[in-house]
Amino acid sequence: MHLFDSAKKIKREFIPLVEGKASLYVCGPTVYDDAHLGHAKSSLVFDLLVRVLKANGYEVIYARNITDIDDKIIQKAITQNKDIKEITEFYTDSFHTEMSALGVQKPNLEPKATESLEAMFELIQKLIDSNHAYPTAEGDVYFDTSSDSEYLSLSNRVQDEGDKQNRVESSGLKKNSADFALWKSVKEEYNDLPVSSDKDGFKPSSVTFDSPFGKGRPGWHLECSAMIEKHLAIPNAEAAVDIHGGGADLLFPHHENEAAQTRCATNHKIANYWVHNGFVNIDGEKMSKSLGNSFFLKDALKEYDGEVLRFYLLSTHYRSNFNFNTQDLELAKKRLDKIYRLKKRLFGLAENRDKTAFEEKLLKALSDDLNISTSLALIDEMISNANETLDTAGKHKLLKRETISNLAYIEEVLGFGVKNPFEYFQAGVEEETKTKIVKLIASRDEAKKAKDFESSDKLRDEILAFGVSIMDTPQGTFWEKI
RNA sequence: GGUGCCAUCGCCAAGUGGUAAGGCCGCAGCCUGCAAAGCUGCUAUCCCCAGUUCAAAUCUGGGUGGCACCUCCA
Repeated sequence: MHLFDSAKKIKREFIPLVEGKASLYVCGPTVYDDAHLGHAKSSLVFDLLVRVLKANGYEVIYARNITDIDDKIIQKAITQNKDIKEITEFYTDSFHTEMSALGVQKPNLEPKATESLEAMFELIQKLIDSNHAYPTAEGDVYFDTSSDSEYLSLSNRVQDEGDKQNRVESSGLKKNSADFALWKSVKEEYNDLPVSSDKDGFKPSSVTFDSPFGKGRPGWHLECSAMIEKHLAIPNAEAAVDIHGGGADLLFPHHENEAAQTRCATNHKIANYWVHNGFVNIDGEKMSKSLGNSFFLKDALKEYDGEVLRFYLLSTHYRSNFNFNTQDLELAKKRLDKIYRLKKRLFGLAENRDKTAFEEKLLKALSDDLNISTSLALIDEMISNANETLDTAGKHKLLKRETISNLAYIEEVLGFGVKNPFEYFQAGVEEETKTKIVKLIASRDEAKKAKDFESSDKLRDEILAFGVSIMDTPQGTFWEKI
């Protein structure tokens, strides 16, 4: 398969470090707030990548971290007068619930920053020993960017001209303005925090950690490098993991700094392939709290089926920026409906697990840097062909079995069509209403048999008043929520 | 200011040198008691200008218009 490597800026063949295996590390959420559509997009993209790697026969090791040490978490704890753990556990749980609603499969590993401190200490020490990092008088430890000749090679940036001047301004704390903290001493931390009126309940001890470098907490960039070394790194390989992923905004500085840390502390680079997903905008504008247009996943899930959101967010190429709006989401739903209608036509029949020509074509498209558009076009074509044959030769057994197999493959590789088709179309309708609808349909069928079309049409109007549509088929009358 | 990305039918969106996929909407038809669903057919020369080439949406140069990142961010 081929992937676009954002470090080399070309699409290239995926060749794993270990034959038959693929390791993937993705930057997960910082658990200080509800997940928004951007988190959903990123998680979905890498969920798809994992599924496609597996479909290509790779044994996949997939890690997605939880950042549970961060300034924003501390701020939230202060403003809400809660313990750090209460905050991080709450948002970790809601993240998991929401990901599950989107059909995102669980990673093999979900390391937390708080559980990886030893690995971070080790990494910092190695960087100090090799003169790539230095402690300051204030107790912080910084990475010396000038000691890494390859610094900025990932994000392809040029060093600022003003850098030398900044050295003077920084009054000896940092050697270079680009240097970033590996360890922040506890003193600096509280200077960074806003003054809060209800600070009394805050427990400072819960956010500082003892380390060989003093009391404090690790820098954000360090967390990922350390967790990768601890959980995924393959001894004596040229890179710690095959693929490192995350949102496009993480390329700089986060991934640049991660790459520098690992490169300087170990004898390997951090990853062979860098995969970055595009941004989610809302109605053409960047989603941000200052613009007041953040779209939280939990709110979207109240209005829309998780699988519809999955289909919509995955329906354009993962590297493109995604412009979220509800009109397009409705269009995506219509496309997903087609999968479910075909599924409904074949409901209850056994599948045939021989690989079909369709499956091969679909996998080929997805293996080309996750070309979702071509994949969806193939799916639509398959659906049309199947419907046409079912219309004309309804008893074609082989075709039915092949189609069911195709649908099962779509479910496995793309996660589309995973629900019971009847439940999918009737989601959100109360049992009482369902019973009424079924009774009215039965009455209408009788009227139709008696060719009393006046009554049957009247009954149909009553049914449609529930906000549903009905369709007569050889298997009987079905209804769907509109 | 620096770095990079993008511009394809009314809307969404593939295609990176060989003569424009797919979905939605629309129109016509088949099916249907009528609908719905499904099926069939129809609908673009690719922002502008110049160049390279036998051949360009695809490459080069210029222009116009969007957007992102530049140490909070998926």
